[in-house]
Amino acid sequence: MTNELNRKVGQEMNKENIVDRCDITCIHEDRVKEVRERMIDEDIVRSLAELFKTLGDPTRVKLLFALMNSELCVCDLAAVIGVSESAVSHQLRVLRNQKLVKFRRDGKVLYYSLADKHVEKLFGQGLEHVME
Amino acid sequence: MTNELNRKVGQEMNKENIVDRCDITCIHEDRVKEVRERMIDEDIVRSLAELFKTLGDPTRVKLLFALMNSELCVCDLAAVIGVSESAVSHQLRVLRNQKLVKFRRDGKVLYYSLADKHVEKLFGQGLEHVME
DNA sequence: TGAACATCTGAATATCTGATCATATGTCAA
DNA sequence: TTGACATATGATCAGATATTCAGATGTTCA
Repeated sequence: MTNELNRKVGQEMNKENIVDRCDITCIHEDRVKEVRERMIDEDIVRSLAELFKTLGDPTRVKLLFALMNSELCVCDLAAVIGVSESAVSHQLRVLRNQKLVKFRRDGKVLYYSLADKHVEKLFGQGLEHVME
Repeated sequence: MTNELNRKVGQEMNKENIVDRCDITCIHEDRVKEVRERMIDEDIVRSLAELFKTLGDPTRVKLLFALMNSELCVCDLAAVIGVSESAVSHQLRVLRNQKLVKFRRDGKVLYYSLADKHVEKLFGQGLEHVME
């Protein structure tokens, strides 16, 4: 079932993070208990959500997609996707914080590129879902 | 490079969607032009961003993760992740709109489950990035 | 050094989003 | 049909977010 994921999450699952709310009546107590024990750790949930949220903006999607072809500097990126350089810079910081892009400096120009191959894989998976 | 993605995007790329902004000075005109021509279509960008945005919320991540183990009804889900049933219902609608979950009715109880295997793959990819 | 340039940053603003509450819908069972 | 129950929905509001503008860094080159 979710063996693949469970392997990745491993020991980090944690059932304590979810507060007991006595006012909620569930129908299948046994199943709820079991699912709750397998529940992913709160920190991982947060990281995962933040990653996806970062990918969840048209400007950033375009930035990342543009960087799949070649490394580009800030003003090039601005020209490619048609927004101000300031806006690009702001969004690049967001992408940097999530370690989705990296950059190298050449003189006064910063060349941005994808940090790793994860983005392409994520986009690939996302497109598969979107396009069917 | 991005052959894999380009195959998927196919003919749907579109360079017209991005407005020409004459006030932006780019450094590498040739490269900008090329990247721009390969640029992903605006509609696909939007769909992709919306998909990721949907995945970019802790509550929804928990809902989807919970559903990886077994199908669950609304009140079970509420109990599992510790939020109100109303909140769960609202978020399930968001997930439904993105075709990430489906449901079947059994009497007055609605059993939700994952719509397909994409979520697990996306989570797997996301976790790979987050956990390194 | 100082002007020119590429990029970054902070504040302000308009928009969006998620949780909550109250209420509505729809189903079952008596 | 009526009441009980599971779920859905609409309005509201506080908090988050993206863009813009103005100004600050930091780098190059004369």
